[in-house]
Amino acid sequence: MAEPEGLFFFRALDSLFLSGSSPSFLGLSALAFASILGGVMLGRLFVLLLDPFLGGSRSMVSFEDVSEGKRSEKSFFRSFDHEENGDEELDEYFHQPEKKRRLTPDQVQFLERSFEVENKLEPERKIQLAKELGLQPRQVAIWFQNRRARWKTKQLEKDYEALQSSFNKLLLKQTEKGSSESSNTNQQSQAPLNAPIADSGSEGEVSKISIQACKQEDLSSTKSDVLDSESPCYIDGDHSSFLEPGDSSYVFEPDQSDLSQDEEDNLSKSLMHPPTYVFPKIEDVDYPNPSANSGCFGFPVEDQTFGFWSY
DNA sequence: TTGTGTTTTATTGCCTCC
DNA sequence: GGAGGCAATAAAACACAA
Repeated sequence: MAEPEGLFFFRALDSLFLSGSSPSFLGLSALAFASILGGVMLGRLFVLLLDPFLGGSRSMVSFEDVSEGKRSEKSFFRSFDHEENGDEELDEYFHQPEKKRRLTPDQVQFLERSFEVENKLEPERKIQLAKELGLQPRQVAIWFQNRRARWKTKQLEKDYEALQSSFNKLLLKQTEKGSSESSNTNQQSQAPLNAPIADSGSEGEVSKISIQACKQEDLSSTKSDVLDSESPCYIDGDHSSFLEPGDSSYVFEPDQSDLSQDEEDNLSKSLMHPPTYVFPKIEDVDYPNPSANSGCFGFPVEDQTFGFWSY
């Protein structure tokens, strides 16, 4: 498929400035083009402005191997491949805003594994992961940040559910106790207690529990980055203080005998014993399908590293 | 096909730590 | 002051029902 001249020119520019050419060549090319464009700064600015439209540089994710046709067909690059009209193409080149590109399932899987090992990212590890995956270090950092946020949300949900079920069981126990002690107790005083037990989704009770849960969240999140009961983040986690009996923040003591095995596991795991992880080297991580023709764990890498784009 | 809700990627602004 | 973390948020990509 023939490219319009303008497009070819900008692609050439793109590859000159942003490909993994040898540093000297890159430097010379950059210098040459910058002078053509009226100076080094102008040249760089030019590339920066173009970059989003060129699309190939900022995000290093290549979707060549992504099998989901839906995704691929929506890709900005695919549209280049299939578009016939050159003018439209050029127009698209200039007016198409940069699209977000999702990581490939393989990349995500690798990142997930890495996250399981250690959910915080040291600079060297970030660089290494980025290299392995063919991503910008910043993309890796962002992924970890978002992943931590997701993890925290999930953990909060889990904690809340555990808390709620424990609370409901406690209420049930109290109710049964109360009714057996005095059969002629005031029915009205019992009614509000019975309601939430029958329906744990009852608004009033949920809000009460929410307040408690929020209090805990406040207490636990004031100091810590991530409320992290299972996360590998806290290798020497000092989070045993979270909701320990005797602690002033301890809202109520769950009747362990009342809890199911799962709940017991959950509580004991999340509240008392953060697991210890040993961080393996990346090369030790058993990653599936390492491709022979790629130096990046089988990830197709568009060489976009260390271009002019200052992420 | 389209409308809508959810998920993912990325940005911004603030805070803390060194 | 710079680097890195987090919360809040935007927006694109995706899933799915009608």
